[in-house]
Amino acid sequence: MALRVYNTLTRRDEEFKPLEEGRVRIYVCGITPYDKSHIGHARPSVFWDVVRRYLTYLGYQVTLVQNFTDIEDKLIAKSKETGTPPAEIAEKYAADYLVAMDKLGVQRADAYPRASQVIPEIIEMTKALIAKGYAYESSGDVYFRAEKFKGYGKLSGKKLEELRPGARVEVSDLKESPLDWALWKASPEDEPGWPSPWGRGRPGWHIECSVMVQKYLGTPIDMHGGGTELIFPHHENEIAQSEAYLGKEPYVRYWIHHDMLNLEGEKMSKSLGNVISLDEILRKYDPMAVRLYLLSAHRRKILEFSDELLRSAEKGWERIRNGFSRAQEFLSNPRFGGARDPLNLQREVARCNEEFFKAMDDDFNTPSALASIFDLITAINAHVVTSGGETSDSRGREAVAEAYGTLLRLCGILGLAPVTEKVQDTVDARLVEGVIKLLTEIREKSRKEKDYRTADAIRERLSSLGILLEDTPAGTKWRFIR
RNA sequence: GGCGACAUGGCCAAGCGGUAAGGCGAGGGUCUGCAAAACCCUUAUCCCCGGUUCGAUUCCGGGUGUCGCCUCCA
Repeated sequence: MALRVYNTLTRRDEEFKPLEEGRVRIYVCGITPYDKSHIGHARPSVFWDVVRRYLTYLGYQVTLVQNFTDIEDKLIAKSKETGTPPAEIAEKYAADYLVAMDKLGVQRADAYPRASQVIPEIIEMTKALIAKGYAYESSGDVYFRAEKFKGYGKLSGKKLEELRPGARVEVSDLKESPLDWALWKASPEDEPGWPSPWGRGRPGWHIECSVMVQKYLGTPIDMHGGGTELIFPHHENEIAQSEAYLGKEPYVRYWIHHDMLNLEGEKMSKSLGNVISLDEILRKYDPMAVRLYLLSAHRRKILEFSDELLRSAEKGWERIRNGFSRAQEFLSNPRFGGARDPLNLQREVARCNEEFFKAMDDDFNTPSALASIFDLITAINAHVVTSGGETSDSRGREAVAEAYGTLLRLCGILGLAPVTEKVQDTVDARLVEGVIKLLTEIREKSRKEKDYRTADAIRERLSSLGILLEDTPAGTKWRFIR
C-alpha cells in the first residue's frame, strides 16, 4: 500500500514520498478574515485536518502551517467604513474562525502566521528579486516581471500568449507588462503601511505565502494546499517569485487543490453574495454531521450545499453514533452473550479496514473511506447482540472488541468523534438525567400495568422536548435528538 | 473569446476495461403492546452519437448540458 496523490502541477496521480523521510511539511492557504466565515471555508480546513490525521497515523511527523491574510484591500475598505483598525477586524474574525474549527474537531495548525508578522522577510525577498532582475520599482511599487520567469504558466497550464490578449488583467501605467504583479505597493497616508527601501507601503498579495513557506517550513515543502480558484494567478505567481528567488525548483513538491462548494449550482463566495455562514450551520446541525457532509465528496469535486444534504448527513452521523453505542454497551456489560457468527464479523472488520486504507491511499478518497465505515457499522449492528441473558463467549467478545477498536480508529482518522452528549453544566446535567430517570421509571410501571396511554404520553412529551426513549430488551434507553 | 473540469438510481456519491460501493429517501418483511433503533429484501445498465475491443459506465472522437478559471475569492 502506498499513498498516491493527485498533483495539480503534473496533472496526475503520483506516489507520495516526502522530501525528508518520516516528515511531511504542509502549507495551506488560509482565509482573509474580513468577515464571517462561510461553510466553504470549512471544506479545506476539514480536508487538511483529515490529511494530517491520516499522515500522522501512517507514522509521519506532520507540520502544517496556515496563513491569515491580515493586510488586504477588503480589510482596509472595511476599516475605513467602520473606523476600526484593520488588525483588530482581522483578529476578531480570525478568532471566530478558529472557534468554528474547534467545533468541527479541526486540530490546530502548528502556526497561523499573519502577513503583518513577516514584513521584514517580505522586504528582504523583494529586494533580492530586484537584485536578480526579476522585479523592478515603479513609483513606490515593486512589480515582478512575469515573462522573465521561464516556467510561468506551468501550474495553471496557461500560456503567455493566451494571457496577454485576455486584457482582463489589471492595466496600469506603472507596470511594464499587464501580467506583472505587485510584490510591494505604496500605501496612501490613510492606509496601513510599513517603511521600506521604496517608501511607505505594504506587501502585495502573493508574496506573503512565499515568505511564510520559507520561514516556517523551509523549501521545498511537501504539500501546498488551496482552493482551485487560487491556481491562477495566486499559486502560479507564488511559484514564479519563489523559484526565481530561490534559484531552484521545485518550490512545492505536491500541489493539492480542493474544489469549491456550490449553492444552487453557483460557487459560494462573498463576491457573489450567496454565502451561508458557518455559525448558522453549526447552530443548526451537529458539527460532526457537518464534517461528515464535507467529507462526503472527494476533494477534487464540487460539493453542492443544501439543507437536505446536511439533514441527510445528520442521519448518517446518527447511524454511526448508534453503532458506537451498540458496541460500547455490549463491551461494558459482561452479561451480554456474544456476536452472532464471530468469525464472519472478524472477516468483515478486516475487509472494511483494508478497504478504508485503500480508499485513503487513493488520493484521500474520503467518500469511499466513509463507505467502509458504514459497512463496518452494518457488520457491528448485524452481529452484536445486546439482548442480555446469554452466557458470555470469549471469542464473540474478542470479535466485538476488535470491531469496536477498528471503528474507533477509522473514525478517528476522519476526525469523526462520537461526543458524549453530556450537558455542559453538571448541575443541570444531573438534574436532567435524574428527571428523565424518574419519568422512565414511572413509564415502566405504566407499561407493566398495560397502561399504554400513560406510557405513550410520557414518551411523546419527552420526544417533543428533544429526548427520545427507546424500549429495548435490556431496558429503556434515552438520548437527545434534534 | 481562451483554458479546464464534470455529466452514475428520487437526492447525494464512489468506481473508471469484465456486466454498478456507501449514505439519505421510498416500498415490503422481521423484532416490538405500539414506537424507536436494528436486521433482511426491493429500488440504475452509468447524458447522446460514433469508434477501438472478445467485452466500455470506464479508452478515443464528435455532440449536448452544467460548472470553474482567465479579476478579489477557501
